[in-house]
Amino acid sequence: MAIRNAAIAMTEKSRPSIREVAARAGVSPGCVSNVLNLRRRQDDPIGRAVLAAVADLGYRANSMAANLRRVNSRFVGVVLPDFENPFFGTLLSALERCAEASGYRLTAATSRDDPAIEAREVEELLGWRVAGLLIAPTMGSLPDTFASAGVPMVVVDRVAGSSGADEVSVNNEAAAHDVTSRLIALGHRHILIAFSDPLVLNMAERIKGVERAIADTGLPVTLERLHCGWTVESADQAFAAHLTGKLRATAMFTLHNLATLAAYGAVMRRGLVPGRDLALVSFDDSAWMAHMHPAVAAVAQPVEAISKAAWDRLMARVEGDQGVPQVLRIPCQLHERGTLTPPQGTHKDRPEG
Amino acid sequence: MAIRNAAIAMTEKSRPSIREVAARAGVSPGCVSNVLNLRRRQDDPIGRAVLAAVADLGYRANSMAANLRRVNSRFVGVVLPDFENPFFGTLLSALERCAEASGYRLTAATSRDDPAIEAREVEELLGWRVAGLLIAPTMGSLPDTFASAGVPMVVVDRVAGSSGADEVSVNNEAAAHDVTSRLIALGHRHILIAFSDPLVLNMAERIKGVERAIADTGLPVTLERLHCGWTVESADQAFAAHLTGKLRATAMFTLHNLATLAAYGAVMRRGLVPGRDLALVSFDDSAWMAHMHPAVAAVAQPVEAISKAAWDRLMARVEGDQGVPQVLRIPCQLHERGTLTPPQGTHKDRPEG
DNA sequence: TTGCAGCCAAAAAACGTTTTACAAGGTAAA
DNA sequence: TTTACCTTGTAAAACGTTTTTTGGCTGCAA
Repeated sequence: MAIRNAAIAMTEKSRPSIREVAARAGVSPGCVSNVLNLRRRQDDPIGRAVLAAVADLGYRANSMAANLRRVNSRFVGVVLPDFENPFFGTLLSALERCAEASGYRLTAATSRDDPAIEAREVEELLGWRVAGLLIAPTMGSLPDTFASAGVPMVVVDRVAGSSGADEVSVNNEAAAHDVTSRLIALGHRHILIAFSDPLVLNMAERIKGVERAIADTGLPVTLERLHCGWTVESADQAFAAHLTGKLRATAMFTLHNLATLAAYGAVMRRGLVPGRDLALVSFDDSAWMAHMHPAVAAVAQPVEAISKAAWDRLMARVEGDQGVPQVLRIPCQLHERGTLTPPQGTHKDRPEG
Repeated sequence: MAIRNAAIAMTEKSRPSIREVAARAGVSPGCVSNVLNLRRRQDDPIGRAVLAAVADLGYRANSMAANLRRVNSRFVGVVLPDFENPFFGTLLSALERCAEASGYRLTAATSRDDPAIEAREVEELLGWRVAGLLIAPTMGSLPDTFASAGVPMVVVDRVAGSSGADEVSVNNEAAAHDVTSRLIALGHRHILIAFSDPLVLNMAERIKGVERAIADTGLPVTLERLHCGWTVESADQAFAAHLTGKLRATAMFTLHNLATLAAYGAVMRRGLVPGRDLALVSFDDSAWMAHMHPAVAAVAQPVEAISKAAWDRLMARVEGDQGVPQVLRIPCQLHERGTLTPPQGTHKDRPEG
């Protein structure tokens, strides 16, 4: 619509190209490119003339053109299940800072935990000729998409199994083992774990950590399992159904943050206070947990460290690293807060089960 | 199928270009482009031949090249304060779905509430020749960036004042007025409001709504103001300092979600239960609020509606709408939950500070 | 003076599309 | 049959960079 030019005279003027900068500085376009990309010194007469022309004209390189011509683009794609979960939001923020520091631009997409959408998004991103791909895959989806990729790819947060790609995730099993050992040491002998889906390897590892900790102690600890799905609604229902009967567990270990939310509400609705009437520990910290009273103890996933490790790995691949796929496990940190308590009712009002 | 395996084995095998597709289908590159962009029918011999060649070769258009050549790109930029706040995460998710439905791609950046970073990000996005810009501006920053833009721009969520750009935000004043009226009608005569920064127009409107509601009733209502900053830490400190003295307010109206979090924790640490010992209403709903017991009443900002309105506005501008800037106000929804209660035990069981 | 590197900027090619210009063929009206 | 118009596909130009090639110049050694 050329009408726009007439309507908004001043602003709509198309931005100057590198040719105009070159003309004004009295040099060739290639020379301008070299100055701006630091392939030529900026502090001599020609360099200064170029920079002056750039400033005068308000020039900014067209990144589309630059990335089209460049051998390897400076654009990377991120595919996450969703942005509403603050964990992924924080991850995206951290990755953005990494990208910025390396001179890359990020484009993010959500898979909504649907392998079909995920595959479509990956294809779409490949169409943008991304230099690399960071992905938190939905279960079982990676091998396919990876095979067709041909571009560096790093799996973040979720354990993808034998995918052949680099992986950066947290040490789920060790963290769960640690928490469980602590609970047992505090005197708990009946523990309830709540998880989303045991088929997701992430969850499987956490469950395994719990089981191994119990086995390691050799004590008679009863483990109760509550499968509570992916959404907070399904978790609500699971807890509501489960808590109708007699509550035998003295400690709850919720293996993801939505389960924690559901557990907290369900427990309080039953008139119990986490940290007073039973212990509660969450895998995956959230802002609200630190602000309850008592505050909810939680295993924090070090998002910053995860992002940095994933980004470094991707950059290494982008720069040509052909080594075997690496699996990096970042240790978690347990925030010991008010709800990490010994069993309280044991002597008084809670008959041993 | 794969002619290109002969190249360097381990590294990148470049994807087929439109020329190769054209050659295989026995037509010209321009014709392929026309078929793929629906400027030519796909269900005749030539169309089918092109689609077959595309499928055989696994061709996917290079979006960089396409957007370089295209008169108007299909790429839009989003600038938000952060992604860690679930409100913005949800907003981004919703916008992504809008973009997908319109055949656009989104690239998101965070300003971290810093006008300098914001300006830099906007410039960067202009370098990508985005078709439009969606932005939740930091305070007072918009006029500058907008002046230099020359590309359609829609302000989301935050009220930017007389910026000259389209705006989509919620009806802050009406919602705050409504909540306050309800509290007064319930019998409250001493209300505490907590807000981040009265200079941010969003906050100013909410405060104004509260004040107007009080004035409208004509009753002697005491309004206490607590300025608690942008972070949850600063809000914590503000509440901690404020709650050392005697608590006179019977109702708290927290004007953004971090203030609510701080308020909830501070109140409970003092041994009070929101909804039993005092009323609590939050502007800005969060997942955790619905799961407390009693659940925290909150004004929900309809993210879906905001996103849709903002996207539609942007698309209208992109397609050439030259009308005067519009300001769209989306109504909020009050979730009446357990903490929206009349004043109780006003002077009975309230411990002194 | 010649010859050979080494440097540096100009010129030209390339990236992979979309768009424009043009020519060929077909159809309808004169 | 001719003219004008419409359709359709090819050829070529264009988008704005980066990269490669070319060629002029300088300095140094022979």
